Amino acid sequence: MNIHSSTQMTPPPATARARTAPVADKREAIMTAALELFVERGFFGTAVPEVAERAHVGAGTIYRYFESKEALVNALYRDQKMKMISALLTDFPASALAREQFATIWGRMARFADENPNGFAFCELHHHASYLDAESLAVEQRSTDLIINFIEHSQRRGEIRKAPPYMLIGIVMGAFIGVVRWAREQNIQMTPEHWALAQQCAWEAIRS
Amino acid sequence: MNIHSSTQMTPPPATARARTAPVADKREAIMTAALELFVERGFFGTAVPEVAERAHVGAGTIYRYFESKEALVNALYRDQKMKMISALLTDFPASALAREQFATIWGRMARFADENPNGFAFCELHHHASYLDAESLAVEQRSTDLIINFIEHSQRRGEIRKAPPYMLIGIVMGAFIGVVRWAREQNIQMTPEHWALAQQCAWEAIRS
Amino acid sequence: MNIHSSTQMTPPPATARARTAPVADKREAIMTAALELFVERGFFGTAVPEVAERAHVGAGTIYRYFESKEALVNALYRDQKMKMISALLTDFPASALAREQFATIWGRMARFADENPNGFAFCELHHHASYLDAESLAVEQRSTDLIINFIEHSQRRGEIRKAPPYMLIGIVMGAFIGVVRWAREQNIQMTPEHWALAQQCAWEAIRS
Amino acid sequence: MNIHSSTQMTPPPATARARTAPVADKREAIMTAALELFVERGFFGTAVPEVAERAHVGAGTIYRYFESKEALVNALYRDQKMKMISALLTDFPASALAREQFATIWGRMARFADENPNGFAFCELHHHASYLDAESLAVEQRSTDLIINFIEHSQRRGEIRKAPPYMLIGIVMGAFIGVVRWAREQNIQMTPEHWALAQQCAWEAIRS
DNA sequence: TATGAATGAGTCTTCATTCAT
DNA sequence: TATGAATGAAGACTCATTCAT
Repeated sequence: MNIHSSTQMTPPPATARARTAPVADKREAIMTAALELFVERGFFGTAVPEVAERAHVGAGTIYRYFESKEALVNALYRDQKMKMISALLTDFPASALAREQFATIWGRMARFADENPNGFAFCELHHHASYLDAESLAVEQRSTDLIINFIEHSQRRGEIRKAPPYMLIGIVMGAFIGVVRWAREQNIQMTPEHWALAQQCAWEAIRS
Repeated sequence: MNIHSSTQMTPPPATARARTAPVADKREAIMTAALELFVERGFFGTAVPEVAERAHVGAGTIYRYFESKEALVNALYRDQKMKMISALLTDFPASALAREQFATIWGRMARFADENPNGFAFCELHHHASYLDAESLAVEQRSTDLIINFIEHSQRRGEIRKAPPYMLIGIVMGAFIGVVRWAREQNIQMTPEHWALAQQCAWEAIRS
Repeated sequence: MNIHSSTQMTPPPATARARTAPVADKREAIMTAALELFVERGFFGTAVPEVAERAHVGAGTIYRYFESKEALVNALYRDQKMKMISALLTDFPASALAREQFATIWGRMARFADENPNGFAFCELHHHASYLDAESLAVEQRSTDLIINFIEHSQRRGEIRKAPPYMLIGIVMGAFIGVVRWAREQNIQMTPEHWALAQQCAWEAIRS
Repeated sequence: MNIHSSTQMTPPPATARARTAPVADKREAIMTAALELFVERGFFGTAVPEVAERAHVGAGTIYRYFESKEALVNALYRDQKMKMISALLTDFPASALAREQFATIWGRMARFADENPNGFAFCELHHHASYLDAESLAVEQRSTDLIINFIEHSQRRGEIRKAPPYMLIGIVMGAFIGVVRWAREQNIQMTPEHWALAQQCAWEAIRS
């Protein structure tokens, strides 16, 4: 076990990097393949050699980039969560009204879920408790804190109803996830109108 | 393979039952142990001998009551879903206003989740696609239909906002599940006040 | 392990025997059921509880009559071999010509195979080496010796060709078994004419 | 499941073969070990890990070469039967007299049984009904047809006695098998003289 | 560096045997 | 005496991981 973030394992030094990024591509290919398979069949239902095959690499190669299957799933989880956080934070309208901020958050999550359905499904539609490590849980916490901040701030301004912030997050995120799950199960493509309607519902749930 | 509902496999008749129900207790113990472990570690993350150990029975004994690990998880799922359906339906105020009906549904689900947290977590917090059989999915559908009926009926009466019923279910159930998950993760005991507050939020989300 | 013939295990003393032979019937039923199943599915392919079920007794009951599954199969083997020996020996025309004695032996084996097809198939069509004990092998030897005696005696009288007696036994018994197997596989009912024809062939093989 | 002859599963290409054939040797070692054990203890009496141990490979390795234990036994059976067919057919004296053809067949089978005693014992001394697949049974049929052809042809020429061909095959093959079994059980090494003698006996059994 | 053949620990499941009733 | 529920050792098979090439 590596002392620091053992699951990061940056690809072997790659003396002559660049050109066609031959090395990073492999890590990327592995993660993409793993993401697809974990969403399709779950963590335990996916065999490492299957990931290797879909990524067009040898089974042993995966272990040059990830210490273990568990390290791989954690790297994947953190990667997706970070992307979501980044999507939420970029140019956040810090001084806007709560209503507008809420619309921004919802819209960005919607865009993320639309553009990266596997990533969203992987992070939110599955239960990961048993194999996520402390670092992954910390990243999860960071993503939660973002919305907590928004809620607490808006509560102080009287724009969101008084209630335990964690409960409100549960309601809002739960509703969002519920909508996505509905669309998946009914095999429906979310339209901007669907998203707007759902957003309105969610806002009504928490507005003061 | 048993012709009828192979996963039921009632324990051997046990003609001379009585006293401490020595036979049914074993089936019960297995189901309880399995429920706990499936919630903790998921279906694939749980080994059958672990279930046996926690239930204080031999590994082989499980197969006297359930044809396979899959039959066990399906029996468990159906059992819990049926209990939830039954809790929802008993003396349902069929002619009340939507607001009151909603409060009834929410309150009964809350009670179910309070009294049977593992059962609820198992049914709603996990994903079950790959190993649930047709019968289990049918039971799931029945439980969904219950709420769909309520929503469509209330929409016709103008008491719930116009929106695809499945989306509203996603929002309401998602919010409910989000609240439960929040309480589990924060290790908070839901109070009647919490439930009432959450219910109010959820109602605002869908009222017309 | 019992010191003497552990596999015999005469039924429990049966203080009040007689009447409807309630005890011996059980041993008989077990052996009949086991014979059928061993022929159908082989020794390893047959589960003890299956034998119990077909014999209409409890699984534990079998162990009151036989020490183990292996003891059961040995008892069965010896039982059938003894029956065959007894069929061969009764009123054997000790002073007849070899040709007639051969016809007698062949005819009695044919009758045995016709009347007790499972018993014959069990003894001759299967390989039993790995689980037969010394006593069973001794009985097998006795049955072989019978025919050896006939062959050696007839050789001395010049009626059967000079050749190692064990080889001739191999040829005659092999031919007999080959005919029975042919009939089973082609699903043909052996007629007296078939038997006579086969007997003639076999006789030609060994006559001097 | 492989589409074509799943039991063939040629070992991974092994592009850089040569020298001591390091790859094919493993498949070979497994088949040899399995052949020995199946002869000693039967198919159901042999555990896969036992085969692995005797072949000096890991238990999992067997499954890289054979889809299942059943696939292994079928591959083995077909392999041996094909070898025997090939031995019988090579340069068969198609226009010779029946007597000479018979001697050829007998002699070649004798040679096969001498050189490959386990292979012969496996194919002929055991019963295989339950786990042989259609392809194996077809190969078995081909091998029977060879001799059937010989018999029918010779019957038409009046050189072999009139009798159901399948019965004659039973007699001849039974006699052959009986001789081999006799030699095995008496632990006798068959000499050319033994074979010639036995052949003479068998011929007398069927000649017209 | 990348590979994939090999491995053996661990999985689900069966079944011979025991023992409380 | 007879039972059959219970058991746990053993079986077939899978798969995360290693290591020789």
